[in-house]
Amino acid sequence: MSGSRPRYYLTTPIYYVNDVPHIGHAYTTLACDALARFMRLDGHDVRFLTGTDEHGQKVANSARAAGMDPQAFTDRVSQNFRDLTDAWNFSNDDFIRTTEARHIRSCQAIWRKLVAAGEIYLGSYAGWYAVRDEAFYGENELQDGPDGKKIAPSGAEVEWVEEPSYFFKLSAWQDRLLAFYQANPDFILPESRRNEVISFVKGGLRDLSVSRTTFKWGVPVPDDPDHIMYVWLDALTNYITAVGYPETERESFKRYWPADLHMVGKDILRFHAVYWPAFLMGAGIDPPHRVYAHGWWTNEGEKISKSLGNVIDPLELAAKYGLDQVRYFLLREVPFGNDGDFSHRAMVGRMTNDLANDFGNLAQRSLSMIAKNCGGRLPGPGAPSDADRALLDAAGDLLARLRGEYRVQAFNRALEATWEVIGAANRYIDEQAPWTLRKTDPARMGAVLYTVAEVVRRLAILSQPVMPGSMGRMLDQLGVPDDARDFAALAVPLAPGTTLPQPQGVFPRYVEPEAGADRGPAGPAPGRSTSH
RNA sequence: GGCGGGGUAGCUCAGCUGGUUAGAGCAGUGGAAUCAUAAUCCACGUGUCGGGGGUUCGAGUCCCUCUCCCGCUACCA
Repeated sequence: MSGSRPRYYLTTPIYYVNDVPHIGHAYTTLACDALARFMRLDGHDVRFLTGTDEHGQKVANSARAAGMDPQAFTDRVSQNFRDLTDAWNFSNDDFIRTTEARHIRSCQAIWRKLVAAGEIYLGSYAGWYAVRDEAFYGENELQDGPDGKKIAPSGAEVEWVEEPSYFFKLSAWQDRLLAFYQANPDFILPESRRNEVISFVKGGLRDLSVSRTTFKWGVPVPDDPDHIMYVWLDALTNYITAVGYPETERESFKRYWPADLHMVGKDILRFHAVYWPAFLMGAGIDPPHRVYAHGWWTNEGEKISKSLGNVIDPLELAAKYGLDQVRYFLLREVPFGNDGDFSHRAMVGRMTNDLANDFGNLAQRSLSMIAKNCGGRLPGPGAPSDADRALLDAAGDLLARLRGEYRVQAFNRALEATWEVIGAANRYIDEQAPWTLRKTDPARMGAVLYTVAEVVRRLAILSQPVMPGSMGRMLDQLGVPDDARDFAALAVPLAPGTTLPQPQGVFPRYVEPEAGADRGPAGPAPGRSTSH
């Protein structure tokens, strides 16, 4: 049954557990969730993966600081991300953790493949290392200290160290990667990011250190227990682990790989667009179809950072404005791919204008008239007039339009297109003036109200990917059964005569808290300490 | 420094391969309507399209130059 449906496999990055979930995590997963829901409603066999990245020295250190063993520690912090998944109504089909047995097995398998292919060799990694920062620095980042020592930007003293390390022969992949980008122009989106990646690769590639010996919290390198696999090879491999690697003959692997989309933040584009396809091709595995690098959010125009103390908590955000309102805002406010600014003013503007006034009120005004003037039963359409047909056609054409936009992750444009139809429906009501028809031509009034209800039905079905909860409630009020809410059901109009429940507003306006009771992530900052 | 992308109405931005009076949303002003969450609908912009020069019958849209902003320029994830 699922065999005949087109498949769609998409992933979020796995989130590093040494951090609590913030708006950036929520945003990435939200974009995937909307896309996953759209594809499911459109008849695709969707596989939507998210998860947590749990290895690395920082995690080991944090665990030690918390007096826990690393596994117990990651068990706990990984849960924060699962909680976000529930709180934001994300519909992922799987949640992978890099500490799971399936993943460790998968990493070691791809490692062996790369070794067998001659893509990995043992060398030594040398560089300026700051013990205090537990990090390497480039020569150009260093400054001369007082006694001839080199000093890192952080002020820490660095020393020249060498450690044995396995390397991936990335340097050999320059031409093949460039050819791959050329042959697959949509592999990296947005286009500006693609240019950056190509420019980077054209500048030449160096071999990549892919193992470490200085700490132990990672996937052991096969046949060399002194080494663990280093971050990116470990982390990126999750995308194939989750569909069954190394069992490449397994149904799930054959069905879902190569992935249709890796959604990532712009900060980790290179790893996904350069290293990952090279790793995969080196191991004889097809690279994914697309990597999309989205932008970042600022808070009230300010860069978000822990030190500024203006980190936005996704749970607080949803509690303050409503989950679907926030989901809508994030996907509507900026052209997807660009950076965006989260401001209270803009959020409330979208809530009020787009959701409460345009869409919510459209449903409410039409459903109220049906409740009051049609005995709470859906009237019949009658013979459609030109105006009826024009509006129904606009709503009917919307699916094709949205497919085009979702296909390229243009969520904002998809929503703009949806709101064009909402605007047309509001104009239609004003022009048809059913409140006048009530006295002069009740049958025509019924036809008008039916037409609006049918258009609202289509709008609600098509808006489910972004606002699943609210649209579910709107469809409830239209008497649409649960099994008639996918895109195939768009072609089956509302049944006249259906008894409808009492209408209730779906999108309340934002009410400012009483003065003095103000709180929340986007509120004015309390006095900031000036101590330094 | 190198490569790339930008500077268009108060704000956020559309404007593809050059061609009718440069557009949208928000904000603002006026009006209509009153079904609806005081929501909706209609009307209203004298914008040096960053500055200057050039190509062209014609440039926001091409070329040169100046200026300002942003991104990338590898092993913290």
